[in-house]
Amino acid sequence: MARTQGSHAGTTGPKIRDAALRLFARHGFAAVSMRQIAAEVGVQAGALYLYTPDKQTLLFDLMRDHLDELLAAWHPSEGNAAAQLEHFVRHHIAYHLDRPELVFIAYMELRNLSAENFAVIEGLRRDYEDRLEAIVRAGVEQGAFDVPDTKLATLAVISMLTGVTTWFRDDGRLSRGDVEAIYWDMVRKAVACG
Amino acid sequence: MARTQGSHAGTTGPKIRDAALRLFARHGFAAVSMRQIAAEVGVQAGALYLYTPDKQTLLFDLMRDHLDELLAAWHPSEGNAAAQLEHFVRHHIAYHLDRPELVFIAYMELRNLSAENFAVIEGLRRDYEDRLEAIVRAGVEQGAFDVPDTKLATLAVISMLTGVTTWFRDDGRLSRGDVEAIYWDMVRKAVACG
DNA sequence: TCTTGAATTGAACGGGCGTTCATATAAAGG
DNA sequence: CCTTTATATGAACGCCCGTTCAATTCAAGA
Repeated sequence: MARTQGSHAGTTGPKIRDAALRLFARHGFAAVSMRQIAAEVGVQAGALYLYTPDKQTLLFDLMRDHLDELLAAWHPSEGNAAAQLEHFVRHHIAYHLDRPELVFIAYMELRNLSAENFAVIEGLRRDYEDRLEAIVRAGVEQGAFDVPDTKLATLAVISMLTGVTTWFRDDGRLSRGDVEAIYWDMVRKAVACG
Repeated sequence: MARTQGSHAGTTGPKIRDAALRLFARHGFAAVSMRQIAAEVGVQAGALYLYTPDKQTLLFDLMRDHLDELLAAWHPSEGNAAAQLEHFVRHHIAYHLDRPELVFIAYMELRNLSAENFAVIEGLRRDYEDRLEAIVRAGVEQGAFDVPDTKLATLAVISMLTGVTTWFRDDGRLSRGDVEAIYWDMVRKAVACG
């Protein structure tokens, strides 16, 4: 049986993922070595291979789990299209500001994935975009919104919202709530009629 | 004197920059070796050092020249705030769609710059953002626009516009002109009064 | 034709890379 | 207490890295 007391069993795995997340986000996947990750965890490089088959899978697992959790964390709200869109906007900002490193990695390290792994991640991202597009399209059909193209409106809103993670600081001029409100105001107007 | 006929004089430098641009954009700065760049140019790795002091300067020069040209290429237009904003939106999209690799690098490889080089690039980017913010602020002061925060509106618009380079394809559903018009419509509404 | 010197080669430098594996350690189960 | 087995070590594998530099090539100027 696995050791469960007085040993590192059950803790090394998560520590490796945490260290990899932090280092990949700061320096980039290609610039970080397995030895650096191991040093951060306090272990030798060989030990990493008890927890991941190789370096790329370590990256892929971080991305996939991030997107899985993102999809699992969001549930469509009750209410009209505007209320649903506001919920999406606020949730997207709040969720991403809590995980800036995962967001960074999931958007920047796609090219370091194999073709199969890339396809998986792209599929999950598409699922997420589709949820937003469904809200936008419903709003348009109900006459609540008016956008020139629902697909482009979706991509534009997601780009806009995700950009927040590149500049937001908790000790900055605006609180998270302020930023949510400001972005919701701009999104609301961008998809409004007229 | 430099050889000007029957030799590669005057052509190797640009070829190195072209190859570096293409490879950095495709695989990332850290994942590309000087030997790969040299092979793409048809030269040995040592020859690269006749044209750049080191690998990072090669990256920095690409970024700095890109932003210098971006700043030099845009001139404020005549007309009211809305006309100036439309000009900015269309110019940003058109200019960036012509240089997707430079855009990608300038946004993704910042962490591979030394502190001094990073400061230079950040300064140039700030200059560019300031030009958009000046338009937005003028529009607000004239009563043509109404945004909750001019700085955030600026960042939101730039994120939104730059995102186009990640998905646009020339053989896709929409032409560049279509995309410009659609994004201008959304930006126009996002900053509009009401 | 000969000299000059910019352009380029190719080998070398020290070091780090991802990954493997025989071996050691130590907690859990009997 | 003794066996089992998950956990971890540390050395080794072959390979590639950024960069340097003495030697070579060859077009241009005299």
